[in-house]
Amino acid sequence: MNISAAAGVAGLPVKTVRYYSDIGLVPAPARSAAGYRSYDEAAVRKLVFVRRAREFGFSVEECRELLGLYGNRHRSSADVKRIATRRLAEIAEKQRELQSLHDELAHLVSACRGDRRPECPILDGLVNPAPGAPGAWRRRRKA
Amino acid sequence: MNISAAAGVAGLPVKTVRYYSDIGLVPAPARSAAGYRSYDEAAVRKLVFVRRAREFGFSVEECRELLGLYGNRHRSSADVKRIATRRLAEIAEKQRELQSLHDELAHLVSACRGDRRPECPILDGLVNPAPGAPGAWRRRRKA
DNA sequence: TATAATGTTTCCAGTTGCTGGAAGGTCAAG
DNA sequence: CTTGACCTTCCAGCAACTGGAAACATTATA
Repeated sequence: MNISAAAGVAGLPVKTVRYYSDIGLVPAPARSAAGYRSYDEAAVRKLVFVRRAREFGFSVEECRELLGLYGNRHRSSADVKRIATRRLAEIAEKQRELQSLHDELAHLVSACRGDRRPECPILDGLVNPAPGAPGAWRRRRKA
Repeated sequence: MNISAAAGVAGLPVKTVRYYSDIGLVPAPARSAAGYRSYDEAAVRKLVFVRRAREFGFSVEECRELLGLYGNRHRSSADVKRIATRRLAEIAEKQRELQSLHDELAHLVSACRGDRRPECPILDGLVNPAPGAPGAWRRRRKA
């Protein structure tokens, strides 16, 4: 299987498949006499695995870790669960953030007449944060 | 006001403040005799504006656009509302994505015993997408 | 007043996860 | 034999910063 066939089956762009072996996320595939990459079923399965894991928002490094567990007969499901649970918490956190963002922005948008006049509660709201608005309390940050 | 004071008030890292004038997002500040950047109230207000807009998820380019409207006496609130409404739709879309991600991952996590044995529905679910799961239908993509 | 600590400047490089493009080799069809 | 679709490598760039080096300025302390 040449790279474009493998990429097609895995649902990834060819460039990305090449990239994944460049960075050693998936093992370097066999090469044909002319130097073409050649993918077998196991290799394609790993590509699918990575695509799915990336869609779930796992970082490439997390994918590397998961892929290591994926191919490990002596893995414990606890190891996997730990990683997935952490990711789940991140997702939940992001959801909360998005929710408060959405609420505040929706409030500003609904307060704006959206006509040809210059008065605009959205701009006002951006420069004068409402109490409790994101960033209204913080004076410094590092991370 | 030196850069660190301005950054402190605006709630931004010093590096970021410098970066914002490097890319021309905020106007180049005045300089002291020794070449130190000097920020007045108006400049700080713009920094706050940008920080808040970034926190709302507006891209730097959108911030540029909003900042142009912010300083424009002849702006129409409709222009602002258009940008903010688009952003609001993006937030809502992201929320939907996160929700389905969360649901599927939570399902996999809850199905995993998380013990010392290798059987793991999470890994299985990553390589064998459930019907209707993200990516189960797509064979190609570009954007 | 000397010196040390902190603040500021510029510039360059690295981050994450790809994506685009150029220059060139390969392969199957017509 | 040529065309066109593949494939290869390498290099550059995207967003939006962040880190660090080298050098100058200001300020605090001894």
